[in-house]
Amino acid sequence: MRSDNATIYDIASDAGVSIATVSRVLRGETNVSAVTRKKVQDAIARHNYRPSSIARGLMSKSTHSLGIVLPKLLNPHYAMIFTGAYEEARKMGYSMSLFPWSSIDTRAYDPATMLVERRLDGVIVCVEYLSPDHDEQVLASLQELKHFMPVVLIGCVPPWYDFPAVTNNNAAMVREIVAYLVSLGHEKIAFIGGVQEDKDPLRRDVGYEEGLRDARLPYTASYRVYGKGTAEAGEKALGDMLDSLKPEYWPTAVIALNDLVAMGCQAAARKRGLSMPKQLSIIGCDDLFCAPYLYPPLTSINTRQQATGARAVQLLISGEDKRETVEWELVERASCAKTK
Amino acid sequence: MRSDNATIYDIASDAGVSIATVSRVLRGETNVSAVTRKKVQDAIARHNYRPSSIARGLMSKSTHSLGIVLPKLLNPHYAMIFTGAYEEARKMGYSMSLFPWSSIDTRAYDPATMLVERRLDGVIVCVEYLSPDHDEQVLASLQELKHFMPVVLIGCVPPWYDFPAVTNNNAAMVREIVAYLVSLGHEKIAFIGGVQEDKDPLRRDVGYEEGLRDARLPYTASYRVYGKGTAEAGEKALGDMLDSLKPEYWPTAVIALNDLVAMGCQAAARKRGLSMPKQLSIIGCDDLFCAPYLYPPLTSINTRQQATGARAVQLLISGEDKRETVEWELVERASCAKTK
DNA sequence: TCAATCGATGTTAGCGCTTACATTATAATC
DNA sequence: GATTATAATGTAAGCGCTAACATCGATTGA
Repeated sequence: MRSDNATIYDIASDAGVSIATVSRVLRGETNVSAVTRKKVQDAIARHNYRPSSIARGLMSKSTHSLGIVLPKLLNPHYAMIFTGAYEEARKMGYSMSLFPWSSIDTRAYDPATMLVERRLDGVIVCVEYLSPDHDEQVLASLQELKHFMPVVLIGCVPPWYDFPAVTNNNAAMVREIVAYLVSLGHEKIAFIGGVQEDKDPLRRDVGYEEGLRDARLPYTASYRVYGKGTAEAGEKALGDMLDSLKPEYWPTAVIALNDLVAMGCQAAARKRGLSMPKQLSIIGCDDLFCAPYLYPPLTSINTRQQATGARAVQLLISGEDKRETVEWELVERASCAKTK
Repeated sequence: MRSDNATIYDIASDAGVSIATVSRVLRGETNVSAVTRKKVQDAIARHNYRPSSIARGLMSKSTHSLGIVLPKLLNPHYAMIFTGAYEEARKMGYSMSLFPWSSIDTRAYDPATMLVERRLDGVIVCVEYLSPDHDEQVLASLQELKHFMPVVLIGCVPPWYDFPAVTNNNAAMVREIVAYLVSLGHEKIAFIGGVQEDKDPLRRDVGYEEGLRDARLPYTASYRVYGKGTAEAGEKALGDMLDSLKPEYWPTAVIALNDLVAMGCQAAARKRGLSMPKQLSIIGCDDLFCAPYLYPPLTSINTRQQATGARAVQLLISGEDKRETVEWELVERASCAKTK
């Protein structure tokens, strides 16, 4: 009953048939007589035999495995995307390997190499805007990768990236957030964003400006800050803003790039004695698992990350070359309140 | 400059050498003349050639890829273990695939199958105690898996699991936590634990009882509850405890199985108007990224999960059949305070 | 009764590499 | 200059499968 690392030849000779017949029952072909099938299955069980997907892949040109590249798994946002993608892949009979972005990004190791050498059937890449330099470099890597295998993108993908993608319309989303805060009576609304860039019309920054315009609210430079998207960065960003402004100019609401940043903002506000949500409303984005447990429980945007991951896998496998936008949902909790 | 899916034969004929020579430069062998090496490298660059790890693996019997099986990535605890393991594997020249536990656990799919068919060079399994039934089933699966490839375990591994492992001595850890709380003056200390079980002497429950005994504190059944280890479960567990006890019997400190449970406990306490840490101290375990941003910032135990993952990879690759225990560190924040 | 048909099984040539071994070119030894 | 050691390169046999094709009875129809 234990494994002896049998090959298809061992099974064939043990069952008294040819390897082709063993291969047939392995792949579930129907043109094998019941009695032969039984003999083969018994031999397989006796040897605890498992066909090698390596040998299989060599011949069939398909590994039935996909890859997903993402910045870092420690950010639950990406863990959710991965989980959605993984489950979907599994349902479709594919396995899925994970490649943290850092490893694709180091120049010491050509980006495509690890993916290509493993002959994956396709790859999903979660893109993240870091800097203009970096952007061009990433785009070039992606183009190259596309020569080898189908690629589907996830995230805030600029329109000029010519790839199938599952994206968020971040601009529209933040625009809606501004409208929501305005409806609560806020007029001094700050925005703690990500890396500064000017090209992509879907980015969150754009939505912030549009939202203010919609509400005929002035744009105030000191209410807008760029950052790295981490909790530490959020804490520093809002802290600096508050410290540099007289209290009467303090914003009454802040829109955080994501929940991590929002967490940092809560810490900064608390450290300065602001009571929340009374004196300061904060809204995050991504609706991480910890959002309901923060204090005050964080109002956030659920961006359906698992569905996003799953849909990307579907596009990858079906080969549809299209770009889809996923819906989002405002999840109201206690961190945003009416002014006065 | 673009990929044409070249094989080693294409490179060989393009460079005017034999495939053996190409293979030699590919693998960095030294006994190739400089001029030949150059010719081959040029041909490789011209075709954008990447050797197939599939074909390579078939011959060399090693895929240079490892697997890691864990319950769920959405829990940042496991994301950290994965990250540590992944980075270490990469350093050692291995790739690493992730297998969420659920997929190895379903009977529809034989646990070993996916790992074995892919001919991984080894696998790390994060074990989690779920129930006596489940425990036996898991152990059986692991034994079987061990016939096919080296296995290293991570987590709270009972001593009778005969596997190399990187473990926490949870009993000692919780014992220290109790001592810490006692040193702050606490006498009514609750414990929101995981699934009930009796066999493993390293489990956290044991440490709780030992800690109380060390401090000559009585053991009170109503202060101890079992649960699922999620935030929701934690909220319900502490909520029920508080609701069923007269306020004068309320614990002044609670030890949560992990930070998720601790988050839930904070919510339950807050909902009942307890001020923290004044009226209730809470200590978690795992020191998740959000611990500093909870309110009050959560005192927790850093269990060095990344180091754990990395060490497991080292054991796996070196083949050392030993069991190691990792150190932990108490990270004091504001959620635990002196009584009075 | 014989050819045509068909279901069940076997034979064999790869898939793209690695590696043991054979071969040749070059240098070193007497 | 013949012999031998040494470095550089080539040849060919697999690794464990898949799949196209071949084979071989057993039916079937005329």
